[in-house]
Amino acid sequence: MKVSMRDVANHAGVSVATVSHVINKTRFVSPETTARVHESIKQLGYSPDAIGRIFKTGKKKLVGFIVPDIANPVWALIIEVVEDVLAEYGFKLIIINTKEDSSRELENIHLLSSGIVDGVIVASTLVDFREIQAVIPSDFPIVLIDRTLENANCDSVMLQDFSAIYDGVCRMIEQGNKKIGFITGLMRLSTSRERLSAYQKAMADYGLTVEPSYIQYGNSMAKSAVPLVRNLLDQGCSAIVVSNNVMTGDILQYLTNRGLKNGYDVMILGQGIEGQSDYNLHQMDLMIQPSIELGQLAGKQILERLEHPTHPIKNIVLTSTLSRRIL
Amino acid sequence: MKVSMRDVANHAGVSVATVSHVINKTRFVSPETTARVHESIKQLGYSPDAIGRIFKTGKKKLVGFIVPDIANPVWALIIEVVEDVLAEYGFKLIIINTKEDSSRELENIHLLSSGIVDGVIVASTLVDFREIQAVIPSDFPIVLIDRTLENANCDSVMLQDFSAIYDGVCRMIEQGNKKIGFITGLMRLSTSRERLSAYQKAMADYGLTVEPSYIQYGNSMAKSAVPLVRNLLDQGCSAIVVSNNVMTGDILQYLTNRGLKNGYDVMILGQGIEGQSDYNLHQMDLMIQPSIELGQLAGKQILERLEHPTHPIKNIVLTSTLSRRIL
DNA sequence: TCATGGTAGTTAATCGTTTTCTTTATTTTA
DNA sequence: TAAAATAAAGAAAACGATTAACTACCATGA
Repeated sequence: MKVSMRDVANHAGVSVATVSHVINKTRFVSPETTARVHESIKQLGYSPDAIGRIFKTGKKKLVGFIVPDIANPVWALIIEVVEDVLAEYGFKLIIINTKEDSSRELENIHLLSSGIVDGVIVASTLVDFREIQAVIPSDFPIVLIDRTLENANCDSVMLQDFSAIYDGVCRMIEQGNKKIGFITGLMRLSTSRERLSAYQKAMADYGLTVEPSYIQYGNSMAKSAVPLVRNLLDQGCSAIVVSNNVMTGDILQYLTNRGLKNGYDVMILGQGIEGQSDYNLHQMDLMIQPSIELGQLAGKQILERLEHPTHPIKNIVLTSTLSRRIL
Repeated sequence: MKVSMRDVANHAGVSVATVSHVINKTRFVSPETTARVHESIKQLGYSPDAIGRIFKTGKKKLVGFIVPDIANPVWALIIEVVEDVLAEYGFKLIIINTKEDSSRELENIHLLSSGIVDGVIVASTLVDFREIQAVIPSDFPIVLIDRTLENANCDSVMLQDFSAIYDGVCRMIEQGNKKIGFITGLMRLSTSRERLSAYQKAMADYGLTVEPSYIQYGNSMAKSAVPLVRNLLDQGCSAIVVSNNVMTGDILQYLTNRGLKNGYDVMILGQGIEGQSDYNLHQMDLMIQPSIELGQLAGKQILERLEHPTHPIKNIVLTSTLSRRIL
């Protein structure tokens, strides 16, 4: 059924070694023999078995990317960036979508790390790095992206959202908003917690009280963030901070539908996506993450780690910016 | 460095066979031996090498999904659906993003088909199936999704958009539109051609002429479809058919920015995504593809093909619907 | 006592490549 | 012309797991 190198060798009347060398051009083989081998390859329809090769060489030129939510455009963007970086070096990217499900993440990290890929980039939905460590070989190359974990001792490329959110909230306050609501992301994620604390600090710095009900716990995987906004509006909030891009889009749409104009009836500080103009029409303040650079650095970092397994660990932090509407 | 089954066997003072049987529970091993083996596994930090196993057994429980554009939400949706179907049967999904690039597609199909996965689902950006056939083993399981290819002789799950577009255009005409523009997708794709011909047939059936300039050639990967709409509007088109969802979103946003109200100033027939409400606010006619069912059927089909390699080829066609605004 | 059967484990072949070490044939050199 | 050098290709051992075939041991019953 399946044709192997052995079959080709027999057919061409040479040894498997010669066939291998012809295929990989790894030593001189006379033109006649080469031709004969190629002819046999074509006739038999042979194509080398990647698994056999990987098994022998251990070299895969394959990187895994564990993504929490492929349907979120910001991840789609980062995937593309990472792909481009890897492609430059002849590496391919395998994408795994975890849907923010911890066990799915661990299962897949385990699978990939057990020989399928050379290394992985992980946007983790976990809390503690040791959960990952428990399922991978001790020296397996891994780069965390976007979200930190407790006890992480591996390369990472992170985002610092604190100051962007902080500045944004200050601006809201300075424009007279007192009741400011906050819609969180998944609270187990470092990013969500950082953003919340920026909001809390800004409020505290201006001496404003944060009623517990001002904080609405959401997550980007939920069907809708609308009930959360509605709740905040009902409480009389005049401004709302939204912790991630998916919910931002959801909420803006809700406001439009309800006939509320952002910036007049209510003020929203949300999260935008680099290079995307969808939100232009709302003329609003947005926190913009340097996603492109994030992806580029993560791609470069995993390659560097593969190249130099023993180099010291590198932790990179990028800073998000507040893009301001002129009003 | 890397610890293999052999090391575990030595450490535990048993044979590799016994270790294998302990790990896979593939036959009875005495409790004491089992314990000793487990102890050694823990002490040495052993974890079985997936490649070694795959190499030997040939069983991977891995399916590849070649997607043209991961940033397009409709593909993200389909990916999730396919994942769910496969997960039910213990299969995992590896996603490859081709960005509508033919050579990327072929490279990756070749890679995956050469032993990495059991089979692939492909939303191809190619024209002729023989291009694929040239890079895969003759009996490699493959399911085409969404887009047909010439000379395709493999399973497929396709969409029939013709009638939805046709009906939509007829409706536009019946409402008095005479100059109707059409913005195409990538013309090498079967889907784009089908949609264009539906438009042309509707126009012809009503005796309306289609100026060549009414047809603007776009593609979902382009930065923007705005110049194309602008061109059509400048020509005095009162209605425009948009061939895919990405451009539809792009164009609606442009119209909003420009202060044009869809349905009053100009009439757009675009493509929507199942279960997504983004377009509700525009209250417009939309062609809606049964993407969820599409994904489910593709997932089931590849599994069935893996189970029964010799069953006859199956070609499924689903029909898109025209979702109508009440006006 | 010895065939019988069951139990717990070992041996060794195997999957498809790569690659090191040899071998054989041919040419060059002294 | 024999020895040395070179050229071309072959033989065989890995890589890490699975698994069919086999062995050693012990208990049982006639």
